[in-house]
Amino acid sequence: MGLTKSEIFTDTQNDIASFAKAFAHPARVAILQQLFKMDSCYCGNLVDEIGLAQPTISQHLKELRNLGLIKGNVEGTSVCYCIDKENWQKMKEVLMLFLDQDTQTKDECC
Amino acid sequence: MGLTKSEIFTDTQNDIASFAKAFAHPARVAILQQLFKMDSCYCGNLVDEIGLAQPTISQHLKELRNLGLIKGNVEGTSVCYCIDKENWQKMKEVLMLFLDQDTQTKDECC
DNA sequence: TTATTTAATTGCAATATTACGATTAATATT
DNA sequence: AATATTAATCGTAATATTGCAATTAAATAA
Repeated sequence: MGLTKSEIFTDTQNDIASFAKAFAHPARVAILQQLFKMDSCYCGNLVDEIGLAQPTISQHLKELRNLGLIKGNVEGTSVCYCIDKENWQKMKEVLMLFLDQDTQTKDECC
Repeated sequence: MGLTKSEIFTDTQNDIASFAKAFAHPARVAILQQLFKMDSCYCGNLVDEIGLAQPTISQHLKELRNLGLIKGNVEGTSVCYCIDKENWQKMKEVLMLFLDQDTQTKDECC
């Protein structure tokens, strides 16, 4: 079918999945790393750095923007992108809690 | 095209994306949470707990197994699944390093 | 006004993912 | 041996994702 039955899962489970989906493609990982590394974070820079076409990068940026992980600032014909630190922190809290489950449990069952 | 150009990305970027993909579906998030919560982690329990068909759960389990995050132990006709703590820890290190990037950088550019 | 530059959008092709019915495989039970 | 139980696999349908050429939109420069 190809359609996730999101209604049978909790909000938290869907949130974790949504955030994880942001990192589930190496291009988006690369984009985020660049945004953390660079001071100048123009869209064109990302196209140059990462070897993908401009529409492809633009599409990935849109997904990250929709999730709230980045924000874009229009400067003339250019757009300067950067990490939305506040939302990044929120996302981190949700994911960390999930990743840290192993510290709160005893030993293996099998 | 629908085909990720993994060859243009670094191993780390591809690793992060692969791990994130494991959590990029609420069913797999739910499975992992159950495995952490339960002592008895039989495949049938997961089918009952999560409202998806047995082949669907089996398929999700396979993906988690291929990534090394869980391991299954055959007990008669049943299979007992549990978290592979060692690999979970390794995965955590990779993802944490990525998520913690915000602590290592200065303020926003825009 | 007419380029030029930069990035978003549209349209489309190809591959990936999700889900499940039907079947199969393997073990246990009668 | 025949049946029951449990989970994997196969096949298939439907939706999602990835990628890019072509185009559009918006602002700047000539």
